[in-house]
Amino acid sequence: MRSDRHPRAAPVTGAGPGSVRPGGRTARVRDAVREATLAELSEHGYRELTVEGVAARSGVHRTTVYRRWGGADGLIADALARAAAEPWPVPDTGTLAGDLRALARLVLTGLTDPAQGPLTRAFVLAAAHSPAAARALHDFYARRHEQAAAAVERAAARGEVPAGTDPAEVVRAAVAPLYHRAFITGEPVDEAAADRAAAAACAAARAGILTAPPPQAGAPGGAGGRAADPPRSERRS
Amino acid sequence: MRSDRHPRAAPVTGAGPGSVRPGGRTARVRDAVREATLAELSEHGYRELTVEGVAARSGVHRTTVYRRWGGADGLIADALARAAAEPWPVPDTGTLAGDLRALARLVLTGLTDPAQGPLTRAFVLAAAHSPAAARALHDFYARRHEQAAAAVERAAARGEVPAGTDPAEVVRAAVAPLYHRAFITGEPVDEAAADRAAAAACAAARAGILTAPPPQAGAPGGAGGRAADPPRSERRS
DNA sequence: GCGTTAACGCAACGAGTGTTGCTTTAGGAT
DNA sequence: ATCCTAAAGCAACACTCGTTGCGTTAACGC
Repeated sequence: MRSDRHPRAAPVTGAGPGSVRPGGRTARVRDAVREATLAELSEHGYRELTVEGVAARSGVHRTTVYRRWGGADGLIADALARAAAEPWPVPDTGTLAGDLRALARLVLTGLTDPAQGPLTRAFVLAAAHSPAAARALHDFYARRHEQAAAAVERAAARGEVPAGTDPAEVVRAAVAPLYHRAFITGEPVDEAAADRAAAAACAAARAGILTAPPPQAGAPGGAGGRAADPPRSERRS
Repeated sequence: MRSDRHPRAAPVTGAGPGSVRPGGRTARVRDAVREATLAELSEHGYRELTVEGVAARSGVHRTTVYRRWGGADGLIADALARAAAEPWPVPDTGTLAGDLRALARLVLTGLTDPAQGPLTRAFVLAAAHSPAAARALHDFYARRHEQAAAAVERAAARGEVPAGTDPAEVVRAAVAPLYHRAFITGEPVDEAAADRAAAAACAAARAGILTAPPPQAGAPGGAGGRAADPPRSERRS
């Protein structure tokens, strides 16, 4: 057990700019902790991210970290929320194939880069553990898919893919195999894999497979929708 | 920290049939612990899987579990190895599209079924934590892809897909979006998603995108291959 | 400047996890 | 039936994590 049973939810977690006393020391502490969190995460990964370690590195007392962030998961959720705010350099190469390939390589970098890889990994693991991190990660990818959708929409405008193609679905198809390799099967994640996934997504989109699901007309045999996902793991207490 | 720094690696972990003293009590203890592990995993998930819980449920002493399995991760690795040994009912519907759809629905069930879902989830999380579990999960999916490859090979024999199509890659494309939804973005995993992923994989395979990578002819700009994957997380000690 | 009070630092506690040395049990061989 | 020894049980320990009550610091308003 890492940070279960927290009686009082961390106040505002991030102690954002709307806080009661945003000035001087508070801000200094917040920045120090945030920086230390990223550093620890990059160096040791999620498993070894400990409140004590972050506190020691940042020069802030353990208690303060627990009170403001509520534990290790809160630290990661905060880091994730900040990461989601940063814009994503969605490529524009002129063709859907080119855009998807560049997109897949962007993801590839995010998974294999010595600096970003551990962070990505840590975020995913944290999401599987804490509902707060899960929400943050969901929002993070929602924003990214939203930005990447532009590439598909351009392709649709050019007539490269049929109207009604679901941008998010295309993006997912292009990047999912990479995550699958990295997190599920533990297979190598390399440029060849990225390029093939992008090309496959492009072909499927072109074939008109990746259209938006019918808005209301429920799929006959379909389950009611989500089955066991967003509130990731449950607690007993 | 869950089960780090184990001075001596657990002897043979599973105490397989080749053990020194496979008879009576030892076997009884092993089965009781294994059963308890699966039950605890299904009920509480990976996060709440504690050696103490398994010991209590199985009626075996904590110390015994620690000595034979080395901790919670070892329990999961053992469970995974056993799961990998079980055959997978790969469908044979007569068409690649049908086979892939059935395959994707199989995976869908594995992710959303109240009994299997928590197990799948637990396995993936464990793999991200412990190298032993990572290896076990890798082998698990290697076996499954191996079995599923038959469906693609049948399709190739029928001429549905070009020769040289990589079966594992087709299977991956068909199921990856589901895992992606479940573990990465936290989006709903339903039959519509499964069917679309299968159809997309089928279309890509038909288009000749998912061919086996050139055996030796290194992809020019390609990285040396694997980058930061199989030995999942490192320890400091 | 000066007072108020939110936020931080400190020390100690409680709980749970993993470890270790020793004793006891029972499988397998003589 | 008896002995030998691998494996399981037992008790106590050490360590880390998260929590709590209280004293101290320093932003912010006047």
